[in-house]
Amino acid sequence: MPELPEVETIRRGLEKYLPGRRIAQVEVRLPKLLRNCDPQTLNEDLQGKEFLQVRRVGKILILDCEDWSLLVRLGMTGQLTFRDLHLPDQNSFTTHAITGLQRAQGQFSPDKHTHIIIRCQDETEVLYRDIRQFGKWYLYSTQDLPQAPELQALGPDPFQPSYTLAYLSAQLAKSRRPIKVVLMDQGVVCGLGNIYADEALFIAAIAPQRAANSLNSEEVGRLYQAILQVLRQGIANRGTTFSDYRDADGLRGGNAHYLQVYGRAGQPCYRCGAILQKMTLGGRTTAWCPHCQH
DNA sequence: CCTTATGCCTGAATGC
DNA sequence: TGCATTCAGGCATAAG
Repeated sequence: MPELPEVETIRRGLEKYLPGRRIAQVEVRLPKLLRNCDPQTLNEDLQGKEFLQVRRVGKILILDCEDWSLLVRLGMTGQLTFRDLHLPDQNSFTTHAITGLQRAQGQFSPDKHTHIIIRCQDETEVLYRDIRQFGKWYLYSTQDLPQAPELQALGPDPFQPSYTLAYLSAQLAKSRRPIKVVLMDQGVVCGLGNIYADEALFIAAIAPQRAANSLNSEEVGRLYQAILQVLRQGIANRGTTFSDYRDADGLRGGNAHYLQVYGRAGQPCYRCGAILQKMTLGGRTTAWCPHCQH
């Protein structure tokens, strides 16, 4: 489940490779992933265009090209990897053991889950692989991009100046919803998903079911900082891989080892030893420590 | 305003 | 290397 740290790690990887490369062809094998255009239009509009830069807002990736931008939501299992066809194909052996090992080490080859291929003119390509097909792609002209509904709907990204303590405090004061649910609302703050919301609440020592407007200013202050802390740590560790997440080079992230509560219900709290509990909030499994979080 | 349910999907894990 | 069920969840949408 790529959240902000995972998407940022992919962004940094693609930023190494894409700027300056020119698109030769875009092959879309699963047209339903394109939410505002069809495969033919996409290919015609992007053919011959150069990649300019790769940006990120919350969990959304933006591939800026000449005249156009591709807006990509990775959903649950989306993977964007870069591949240089001049290098030996590390997946040329196809036994399961070898495939699994080499996937863990690097490049993908297209398989039945590879739904979009952006081929560049210099024999390199970007592969989009998405097992559960929850991802969504949008094409916008450079002019229309800032008004894209997918961007307009987002609250501040925690690494943008508009994410301030005053803003978060005001947003939380407006809602009686559980704080965990509010943190995952992309219209309040964008980039947090199930993993980092649980982690931030643990760091801030706040119980996830608390009404957002019940937090006092001290708690909001802790939460404001905890959000930045868990996201920075996630980025520093190149994202959290449980199963599907990979970076632009096909590599796993290293942050799973550092998680305090996510996925640990039933196990002892690292801080106090109490058994971590599980509950459902906003339809999502939530893990928390009833002794440390109040 | 709010919450809950549903659909979209596949693969891993579980139960028999 | 069986077969059916459950679970995982980001997000849009509908219903209560």
